[in-house]
Amino acid sequence: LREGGQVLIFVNTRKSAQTVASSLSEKVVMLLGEGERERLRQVAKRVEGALGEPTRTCKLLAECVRRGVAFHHAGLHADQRKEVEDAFRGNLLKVVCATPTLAAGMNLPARRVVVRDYRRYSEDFGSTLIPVLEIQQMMGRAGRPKYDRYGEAVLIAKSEGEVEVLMEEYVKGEPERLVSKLGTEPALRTHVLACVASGYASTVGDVLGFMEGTFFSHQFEVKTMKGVVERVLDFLEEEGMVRKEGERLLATPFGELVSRLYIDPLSGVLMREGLEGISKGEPTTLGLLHLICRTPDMERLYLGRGEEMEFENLVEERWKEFLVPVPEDPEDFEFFLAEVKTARMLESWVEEVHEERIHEEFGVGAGDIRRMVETASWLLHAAHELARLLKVKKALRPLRKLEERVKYGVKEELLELVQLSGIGRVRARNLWKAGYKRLEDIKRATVEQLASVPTIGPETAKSIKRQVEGREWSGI
DNA sequence: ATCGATAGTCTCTAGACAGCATGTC
DNA sequence: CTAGAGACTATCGAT
Repeated sequence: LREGGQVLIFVNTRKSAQTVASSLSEKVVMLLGEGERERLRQVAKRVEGALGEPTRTCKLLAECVRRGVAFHHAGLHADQRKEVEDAFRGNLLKVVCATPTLAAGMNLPARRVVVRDYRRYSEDFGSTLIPVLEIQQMMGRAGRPKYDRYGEAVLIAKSEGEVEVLMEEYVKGEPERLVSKLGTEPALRTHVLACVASGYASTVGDVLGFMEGTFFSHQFEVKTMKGVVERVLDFLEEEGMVRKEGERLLATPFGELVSRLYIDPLSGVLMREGLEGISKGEPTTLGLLHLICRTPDMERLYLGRGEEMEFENLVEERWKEFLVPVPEDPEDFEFFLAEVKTARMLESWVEEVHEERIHEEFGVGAGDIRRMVETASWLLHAAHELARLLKVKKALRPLRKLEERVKYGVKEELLELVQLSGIGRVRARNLWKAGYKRLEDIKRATVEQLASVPTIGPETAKSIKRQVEGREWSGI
């Protein structure tokens, strides 16, 4: 750092990224000039205000940034990530401590890279060695073309004895071969169905023929795959996505739709099961959200040990809302609770709970919320299409509305206002509070009146005024 | 009764792709 | 392919 270089540190958890950044910042701050401090204060201010009210994470990040250090992981708000990346590129931040977010894809080099961890926890296997490919990818961030004559990467051994092993394995060692994932059932379900639905394959032989042209068959004998492909086809036939006419394979309308929506066929099956389970009355928000939270395409929140009771109580109170029976088996029930927690988080989002509150209550970062919201709206779209095909009429409007509500994070009453471009959950609520509840109300208002609403400036006022001319709200 | 040092126990853990049609605050 | 950090708790002795 004293020579004007920068350091990128890779660690294996978000928490570590934050702790290391925070403790290093106490040293780094002493190397900063007054000009830099001033500019960093500005970055820190933007980082702190990325959400409305700053969360603990926002405050910690801002504090680090003021001292020339930052942490970076996928839980951060997109704006915060960008601020950190830009300030590091501009040589304003001296140290960035990151999870593997920065290793691949993004171009963010530093003169020196420190790889602190070479193990990472995985749910299936516990603590495992990070692949050579990935460690080398991190080390490959060392050295900025055009700025540095060289780069340095440091891989830290926890003891003297490990030094040689790490050197052989990670520094001199070859990265692992890339391995095709097509051989797994979830992948095969999707692609075998696509083969048939797209009309590419009309017999089992065609499907196997397709497999022969893939990277998978380049690595493994397709023969080993034959059994699995047949099992997958059986599954698809059983679930009514593919039917056989003698030797011929045909996709059913259900199968074609599932394939076009690009959801896991298993998600399609689960959605159908839930939709068909709708008995009397319209499905509720929680019921529909839980339905998509059950699918393998949705990421689920971690259910903490101390949270079980809370969600058990919730299930007891609102069991009528779920579109599938509450599982009896204790292990299945655990999974169910995690699905419910995830659904509850999304429900808070559409009830306009502030992001910082969701962050505190559910233990998800702002970045996580946006990512999950994105996925949820995609799956609600898919569920809506399926409900239309399956003629589950009672679910159509609720799904359509919920998809829009999830996209914007608003209660139903604001759906009309968020149709305007430039108006999201915050501005829509401010307009509503100021008495502008419908497009009609905006039509009647003057630009000056609109501009006096908090978070609405003269430009936005003009823009929405222009938009409402000649526009009618036809409802959802 | 209170404090606090210490050892033992429990809890938790990276990232990101897809539909569709355009842009948040 | 199964670790390590940090929070939490029980225990015990000193005051």
